[in-house]
This record gives sequence, C-alpha cells and structure tokens, in this order.
Amino acid sequence: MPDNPSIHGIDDSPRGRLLSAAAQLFREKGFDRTTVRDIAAAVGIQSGSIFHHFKSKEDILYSVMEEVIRFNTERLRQAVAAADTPREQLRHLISAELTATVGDTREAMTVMVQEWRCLSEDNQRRALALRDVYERLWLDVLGRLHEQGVFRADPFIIRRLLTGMIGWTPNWFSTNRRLSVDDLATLILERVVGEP
Amino acid sequence: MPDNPSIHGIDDSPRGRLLSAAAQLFREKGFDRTTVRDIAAAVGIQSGSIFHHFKSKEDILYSVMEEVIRFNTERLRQAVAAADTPREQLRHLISAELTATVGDTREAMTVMVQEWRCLSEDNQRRALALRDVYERLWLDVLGRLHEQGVFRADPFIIRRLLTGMIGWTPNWFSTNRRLSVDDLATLILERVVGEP
DNA sequence: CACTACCAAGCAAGCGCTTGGTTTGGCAAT
DNA sequence: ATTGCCAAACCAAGCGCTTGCTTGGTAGTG
Repeated sequence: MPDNPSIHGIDDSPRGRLLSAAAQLFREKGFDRTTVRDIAAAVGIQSGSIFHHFKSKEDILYSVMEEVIRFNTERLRQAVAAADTPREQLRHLISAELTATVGDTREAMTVMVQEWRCLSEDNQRRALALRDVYERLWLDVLGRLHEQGVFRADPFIIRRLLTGMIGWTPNWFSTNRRLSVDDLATLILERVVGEP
Repeated sequence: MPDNPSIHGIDDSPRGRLLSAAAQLFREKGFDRTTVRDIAAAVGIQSGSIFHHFKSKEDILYSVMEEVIRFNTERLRQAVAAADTPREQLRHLISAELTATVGDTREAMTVMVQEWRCLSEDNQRRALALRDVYERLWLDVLGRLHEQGVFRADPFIIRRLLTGMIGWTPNWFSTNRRLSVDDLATLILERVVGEP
C-alpha cells in the first residue's frame, strides 16, 4: 500500500522494493531497531515472506550496501571521465559523492556509513573489497593534484578529511535551502585547493 | 575481574565504572547490540543489579552522553581562554576536540555521535540543549575569524565541515603513528585559514 | 538499625526465522 | 480457446530464544 520512493539504481522488482523500503527504515531507525515485520509492512506483505527473497535480515543490509556501492562507483567513474584537468576531476568527484550522500541514494549511503558494524566479518570483507575500488578513484585524482603541488598534505589524509566533510552532510544539509549541492561542492573543493 | 580503562571525567564509583564499561561496549558493538548482561559482566555484577544505579538501559546511554558533553564543554572553554588571537583560539579548539575524539574520551564521544537516535525524544532534547552550549563556543570564535576576513564562507557551514572532519577521525586515526594530534590539528586548521 | 550495593530467579514481550500450504501469472500443448 | 502445469510470490501460524526489567531477599558498613 505505501509507495516508497525508490532509490536510484535499484529496480522495482519485489526484491528491489524491499531493498528501497529497508534502506529507508534502516536510515530512520537503524538496522537493529528495524524489524523484519517493519520492512514487510512497508511493502505490504507478511514478515515471513521476506525470507523468500533474502536468506536473512543481514542479507538485506548487505544487499543495500552492495547496490549503492556498485551504483556510485560507476557514477564516480563517469565523473572522472567527464573532466579534463585533475582539478576539475576533483570538483566532479566531490559533486558526485555529495549527490550520492544527500541526493538520490541518500538513504542507502547513510546506511552504509552508519550500519557498517552490523555486518558479519565475512560481509564486511566483501563490502570493503567493493569500497577499495571506489576509493582508488579518489586517490588517483588526489595523487595527481599532490604531484602538481596543489596541496602539500598527504593525499590519503586529505581523502579522509573529505570523507568526513561529505559524510556528515546528511546531518545538516537540506536540499530546499539557499545553498545548492554545487555551491557546497565548491566550498569543500576550496578546503583542498584553497580559496581562489 | 575486568578493570576497564576509565574514561576521563568519570569517577570510579560503582556508577562511574558502569558508565565507562558501557561507553566502551556501546562503541564496540553499538547500543542495541550491547545487552545489560554484557555491561554487568564487564564490571563483574549481575545484570539485574544495574537497575539499582540506572532506571533503564537508555538512562545509561544518556548519562554517558551528558558526562562527556559537560566534561568537554569545560575543556573547550579552557582552550579558548588559553589563547589570545581568534586564530590561535581556533587551533586550540580543533586540538581540544581532536583530543576528545581520539584521545581520553574517545569511546564516549563516538557513542554520542553514533547512537544519538537511540535516545527518546525527551532525552534528545535534553542532550541537544547541552550541545548548544558546546557549539556556541565554536561559533563565537569562527564568527570573529569571519569578521576579520580570514575566510569567506558562512561560519555555520565551516563549523559543520569541521565537525565532519574531526568526527570521522576515530575511523582512521591511530595514536601510535607518525602523525600526532597536533600535526593533524594544524592540517585541519589549514583547511579553514589556508596553508601558510 | 538504616543505607548502599548486590544476588538469584524469572516474567512478559518482542525478535528472527521456519514451516506447510495457497494464490498468481505466464506459457506450452492440446 | 482451453487446459495443465510450474515456479515465483505470498500467507498464517508459531517456535525457540533473547531481551530489558522486576521482585524479594541478603551481606556489609557506619
């Protein structure tokens, strides 16, 4: 009955609808405080029927994360490819991750950051392997900027500071305010390459 | 049997020992995945005995947060008082919050950031009121720097970017590496006032 | 005696997940 | 067109376990 807003990059099969609903609930209440009965009710089925699509509750969480990493890794790849200079590539990367974080995959991204430790060690390893690909895209661009002398600090640390700045935005940024995503991207970019 | 490392600003009364143990467990496993039996075992008592000191499990969480905010608000106040120029005050603020975040109150600070929504609305409001005092210390200093033209961006937004950068550090910073807390503070300071 | 700190036992509720059976939609053979 | 069939999707019921918390009583201290 409910018509959840589906998350970008997830189809609207029964499985996909469950993933979108779960992502939203996980973000609102956290993984542990969300029951399989909640998720089932959100898509209008019985709680037991969930286990026809996923082998466990944790499997739902992992699937949300896997989908969102895959989708946004591809987004980042296109962001890098669409720019010529490393400086512009970095701007595109920041914009892309901001869009992922406060835009069309907001729920799933937040879940990935906050509910990491709800995964088993095995699933943590699998997810980490996917994240490594994602992170390499950042480090390549930052490494090039560092070689050019655009900033002095260690690229690894700059990436971590960027992760913090961008990852915190869901806690305060609102889409319908004066500050646009691109404005914010510029602001964050200037923390790395300096104000012009 | 266990001898938990106690958290700075918390005494070693029975209640204090419970708070330290709880903070550590909450950080490791999250609030929901930590049972009152876990906490009791960590200080060597029976689970029921906890409710002689706290009226509910959530009350433990709130108490951890209250203690850590009060302690670190005082720390920030002294940090500001110990510096003359706004620029040095900001450096002190960053250093102080970094110390709180990866140093002597690491567990409790991490819990405060990550387990916020496990509080009831009432307790959230109470905790928010305490945080407001804490935040005003930041905004005063950042406002002064902004008036001096040290940076152009909105002080509120700069504070949020700082919160993100500093709040993320427990996920990667290690005390026994080459990079010291003061080095990192300088690095973060330069994201606001520019590299010299 | 009063007070703090604790124990031993257990209750009621909620949890993830299983089970055995039913509905549904599409498709090939008649 | 009609039938027969199958797999996907789902329901209704409930099991076994864990959870936060309560209760009634006890040991030690001033």
